[in-house]
Amino acid sequence: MYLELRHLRTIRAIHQAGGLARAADMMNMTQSALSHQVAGLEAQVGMELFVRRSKPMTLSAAGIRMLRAADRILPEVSALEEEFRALQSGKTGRLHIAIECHACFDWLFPVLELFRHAWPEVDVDIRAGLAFDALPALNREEVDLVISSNPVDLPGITFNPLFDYHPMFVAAAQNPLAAKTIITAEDFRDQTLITYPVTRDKLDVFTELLTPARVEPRAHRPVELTAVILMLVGSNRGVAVLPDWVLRDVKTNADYITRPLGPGTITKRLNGATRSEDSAKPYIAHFLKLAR
Amino acid sequence: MYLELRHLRTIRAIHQAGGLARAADMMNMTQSALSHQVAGLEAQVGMELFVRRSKPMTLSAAGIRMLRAADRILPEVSALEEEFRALQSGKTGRLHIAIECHACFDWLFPVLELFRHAWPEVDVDIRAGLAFDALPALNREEVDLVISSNPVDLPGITFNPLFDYHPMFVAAAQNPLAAKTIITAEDFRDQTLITYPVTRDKLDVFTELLTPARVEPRAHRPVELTAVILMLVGSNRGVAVLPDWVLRDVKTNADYITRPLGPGTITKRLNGATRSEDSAKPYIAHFLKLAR
DNA sequence: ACGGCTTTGTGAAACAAATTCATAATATTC
DNA sequence: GAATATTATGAATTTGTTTCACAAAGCCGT
Repeated sequence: MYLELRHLRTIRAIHQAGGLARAADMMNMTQSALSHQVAGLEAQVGMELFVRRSKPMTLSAAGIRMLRAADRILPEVSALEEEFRALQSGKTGRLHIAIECHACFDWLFPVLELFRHAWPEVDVDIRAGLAFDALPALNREEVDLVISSNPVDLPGITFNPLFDYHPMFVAAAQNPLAAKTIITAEDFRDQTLITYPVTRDKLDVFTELLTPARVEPRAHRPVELTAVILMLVGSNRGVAVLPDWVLRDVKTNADYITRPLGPGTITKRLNGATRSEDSAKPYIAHFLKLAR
Repeated sequence: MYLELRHLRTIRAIHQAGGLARAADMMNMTQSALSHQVAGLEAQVGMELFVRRSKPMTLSAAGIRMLRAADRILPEVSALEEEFRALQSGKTGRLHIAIECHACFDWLFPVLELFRHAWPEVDVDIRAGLAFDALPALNREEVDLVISSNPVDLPGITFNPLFDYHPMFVAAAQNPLAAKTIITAEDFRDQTLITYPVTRDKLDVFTELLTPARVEPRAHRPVELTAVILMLVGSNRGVAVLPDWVLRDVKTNADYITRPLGPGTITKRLNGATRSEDSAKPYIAHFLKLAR
């Protein structure tokens, strides 16, 4: 037995129209086509679905059972079709975000709150802790947006600039380095450096400062959460380098000092990487505007 | 957009099989056919359902949405197909019974209880109070069995004999007719006759006795329920004629007297009328056996 | 990086299925 | 019982699906 939706639609139409001829009209086909189709369906299920003894043909007991099923199934199919119409028009979609930069939680959450209200139909999610490289996941369509500060040239991937930031040094007020106005690579030699638990090529301190200068801090301690990093720094258990926006609150706190890194000003740019074909989608574009 | 189950089955198969080629095997068709079909489906919904950048092709975000729908819809279709296989094998079906004879409730209920346990899948119902003639409803497939004592020759209808019964006269013990051993038509002339509220041609008293003898009772009172009829008879507000099986309990009750009708013994036969093609169905046959 | 393997896409041809046309058969109605 | 309405049937047509043969492209091991 090989049912198709066509059959269910036919059963329902004949019932609604109260006869085969009217149903054929309703479905924009000839009465003959429907007659053939019904005959074929009845052969499939091996029994009569309609009572033909009276003239406008009506459903038999078996036909009524099939109608019940059609009334359950067809609305679901309509919903699916409606869903895809919405997908096509761009009113709905998926925005699964991968963040390479740990500190991005801080600004991302408020942005997502705004976004959620503007696009309630879009399926939003954040995937942190990606062990793997996030950018290839874009191509595999496992995620739809990657927050990244290292634009690389990949085919089919567009890096949409969001905003610039400066990696800033932060230490306890009682730390000897508080005396300096600019922190250089050498200053880290006798410090415990606290960072997020990711590889060095994803940490601005290393890529922009320590690795080029071939300087190794005295110790390196990985810590998961921003709040914990600041706590440890505050009690002078180590120093850290964090994006300036994270340190906005800390700047006015007497327990901490924040200093620019040097010698030259280090500026980094955050990007929202998307599949190139996606960056025009209305909800993606709107998210990028919100993030800026 | 015109979805068919074929499309949902394909989406699911490709996902399950983990690739188009394996899915084609699974569905007993060529890889090429599936490729064409997917291309057609994607054109229909106006977007890519699969990610082709990596080689065993995988579902895109939109494809995943369609898969979710398929996982909801296809099991329902399978259930429907299963239902029809059961219908065909005769393990399930519909048994909607119309009773022309009011008193039949008495024996029908216990029989249906037995039946329900033997055929739990069959959809059982009783339609009493049919204003219209029940037998034509058989042909319209509004009901599947009619309990009737008046077999008529109708094309496509089979009358299956159930059992014989005798219409019996019942009255209060203090009724003057208690003195007689056999009740004849003339005896009704000065009695109030209590019957079910149906036309005279469905009442044994009239068809078998009063109408042939052209006798009219003093009064005729229609009453719906058997228990109420017996109550009224017990308080000598009238007399009644009921099938013998209804009077089994009353026979041993000192308040009532029951008498055969005469002069000759009147015997009637109850039939279970079905559509001829149905009487072979296993559950119908079993019901008839139970009723006998 | 290269060839072999696997997987998917493409176009023409073959095939199958659905639909139409024309008309017959069958109920229903007045 | 004629007129009307409804459904069935068969051949022809159209449409859609599947196959075949091969091309293109990604994957994998050396």
